[in-house]
Amino acid sequence: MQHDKRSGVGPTPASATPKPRRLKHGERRAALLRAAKELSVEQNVAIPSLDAIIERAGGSRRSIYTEFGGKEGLRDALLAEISGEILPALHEGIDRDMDLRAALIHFARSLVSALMSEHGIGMSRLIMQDSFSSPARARTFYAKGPGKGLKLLADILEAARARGEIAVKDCASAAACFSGMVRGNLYLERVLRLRPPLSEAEIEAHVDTVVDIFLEGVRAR
Amino acid sequence: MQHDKRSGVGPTPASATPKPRRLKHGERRAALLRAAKELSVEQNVAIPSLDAIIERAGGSRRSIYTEFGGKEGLRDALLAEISGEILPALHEGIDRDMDLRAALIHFARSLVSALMSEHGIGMSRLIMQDSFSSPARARTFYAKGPGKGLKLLADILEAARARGEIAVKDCASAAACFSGMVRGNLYLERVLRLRPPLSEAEIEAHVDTVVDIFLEGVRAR
DNA sequence: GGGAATCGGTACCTTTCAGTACCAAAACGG
DNA sequence: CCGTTTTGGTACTGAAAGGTACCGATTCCC
Repeated sequence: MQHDKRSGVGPTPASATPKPRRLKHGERRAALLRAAKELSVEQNVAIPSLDAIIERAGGSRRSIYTEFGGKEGLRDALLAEISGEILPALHEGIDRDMDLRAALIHFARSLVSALMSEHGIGMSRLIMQDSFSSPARARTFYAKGPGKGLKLLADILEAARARGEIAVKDCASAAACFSGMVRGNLYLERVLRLRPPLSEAEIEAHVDTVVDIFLEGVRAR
Repeated sequence: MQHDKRSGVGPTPASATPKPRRLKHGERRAALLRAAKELSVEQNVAIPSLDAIIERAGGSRRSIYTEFGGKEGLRDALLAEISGEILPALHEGIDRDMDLRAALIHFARSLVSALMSEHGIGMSRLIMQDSFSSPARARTFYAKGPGKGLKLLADILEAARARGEIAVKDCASAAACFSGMVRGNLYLERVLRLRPPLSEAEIEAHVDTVVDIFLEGVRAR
């Protein structure tokens, strides 16, 4: 049990493994991040051990060190990676002049889909866990994601209020209420792993309920 | 550096420490739990290391082993302890026949106070973290806390609907929406440590906003 | 008051895991 | 085609933490 698979038996096995190809920087980096993402979901941890990541992604500890500068760097990169594929969905396809109900439905649907997905839950756990050890990371995350979405939603409500469609004291508070209602109880159930990901039908039903209640609640009278 | 403080220098120091009194089972157990609770807040971890707990509470590793049977037992006990002082507040002073608005205000106020407190945040982190390693614990927690509160709220809404005060399709869904709206965005900000605990005034303002929107949203027309 | 049971304290063992060093092999460049 | 650079693999090191054993002291009970 010395070591090595390649120089193992013959001088050049020539066909055993189809050559454990060596990857370029970018590829290795992507592979490591993907492995970390998958494992964090499978093992339900914020971030897996380096050994586990390497085992799946290939490469070596050296790869992680040169790519990310250590585990902290990997955390940052992983959070950025997951955020990057989840957060933008919250802000796309909405502008402040579209029909209010349509905008709310769109926003709610995007939020539920993104946040309740496996990756969304993993992202929550990751950012929650080191909100203390790295407050700056938490602040950055919030600003890029929830904070930005909330601001957009508040703008939409503001526009609707200007058109006389709704009557609320504070659009920012109302936006917070709406996003909270969208998360509702489902988010808790998902984080605690009490239920599987939502089906499309469940999402639709929930979104409808939420939007109906909210629109009636803030309607101008 | 052999060991011992007591038999250290003199045969009986007689006045150095006021005697490191020996505690009974119950006292030691309580001291350990209290130390664990405090440290989990201070260090912002789900559960501190045994060494840290012992250092503060006194006793020894043996105490933890005999009292709780190890770290897992301590986790259970700690969760039960925190839950026991937070969850009951959610169900007290409400019954299904009281005025709807008053009931909602009471419910919302209790929820915000309990959940956004330091201990509430700690509890969230604790239960979230091992929802995978111990699904049964998560289920038990949910049933005793959020699930029970949600059921109570649904009953209240059901009664109000029977009285013709509100018109909703599904009271359980509406209850989930309400509790979600109560958590709103504040819960996220608290968990991420982006803001300090809420003042009484902030709680009042938030509760008012939420109850107003919700009552209008579900009112019978 | 003396013996037995229990509790407190320390040391040790084991595991896990991040970080680092070092060696071997592959890709690259002249 | 050979040397340099980069990349992959393994092993070692040290720290952190949980579990366990053992010794001494205290308390309880007969």
